Amino acid sequence: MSDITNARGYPIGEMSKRTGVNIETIRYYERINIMPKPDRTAGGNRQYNHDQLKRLSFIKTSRELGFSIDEIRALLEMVDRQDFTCGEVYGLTVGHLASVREKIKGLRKLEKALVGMAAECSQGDVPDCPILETLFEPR
Amino acid sequence: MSDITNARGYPIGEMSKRTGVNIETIRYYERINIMPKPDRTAGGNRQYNHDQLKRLSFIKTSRELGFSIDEIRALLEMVDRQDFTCGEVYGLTVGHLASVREKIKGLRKLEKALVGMAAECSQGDVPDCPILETLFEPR
DNA sequence: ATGCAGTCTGTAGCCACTACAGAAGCAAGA
DNA sequence: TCTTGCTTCTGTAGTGGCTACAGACTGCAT
Repeated sequence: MSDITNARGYPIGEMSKRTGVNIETIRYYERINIMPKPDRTAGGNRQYNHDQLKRLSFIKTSRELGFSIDEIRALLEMVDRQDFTCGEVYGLTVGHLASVREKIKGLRKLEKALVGMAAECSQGDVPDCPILETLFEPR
Repeated sequence: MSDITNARGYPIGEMSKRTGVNIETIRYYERINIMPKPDRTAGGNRQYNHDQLKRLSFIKTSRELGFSIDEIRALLEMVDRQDFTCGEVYGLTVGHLASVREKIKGLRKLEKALVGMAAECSQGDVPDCPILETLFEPR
């Protein structure tokens, strides 16, 4: 019965279920200091509170948006110190957006090249292949 | 003067210059068995031949096209055994193309989300930020 | 009391490199 | 021949962001 409330704290498995972050990853986040060291039970098991749950889902969302751990660390530091401006956060976000766009550009080029190569291929059973020939061409 | 010919063989630095593959990476490729162990000079320095140069540039081109080392290993094994069909190579290429397209799709989604977040931001000096609010939202 | 799921620490592995340290090789000029 | 200075050598460890163990312990329900 007894549903878990923040009075009792969340064990690590509950944190994992609620955020979708792997247990091992949560401990990893603690080790690299983007999650705080939580309270422990008498026996030594981690007990998280609601703020820590929010923090973990912030990290999760940010990771899904492709922010690096260092970028997230920067965001969290601003939050922790409360001395950020919206402009700073905007800068970080727009910088990240630019790098996402770069990646898309690169992948599109790549897609084009692969499509071109595949188009020339007869798919036949003969051991003679324009794809391999392309790959063997210098430059 | 004396330009390097395949009679003499290429030292590793020459291989690096010609293919654009980092020296350390060339040795790494040898260690993981996608490049063969080359001849050595009396003193123990590597001496590559022209075939090995071609192979390395094949690897380089394939990496630039985003093939994983394991995919390249598969391609090279086919080439080495000469028992490949064009259809097999085509399959590998098209499979890779599909994964590239998946990546592009993911990144586009991400781009959209970032643009949406950034658009709501005033960029002002006030410590109140819709981007952070979005990141803190559950789910 | 017992059983079993959950959690603990610590370490090693993943991919594809990259970056050293410290020693040795090599080619050209004096 | 010797020196100078670049290149190469081996071996190991680090990168990012986790993931996967092993082997021991905790916690909770029956």
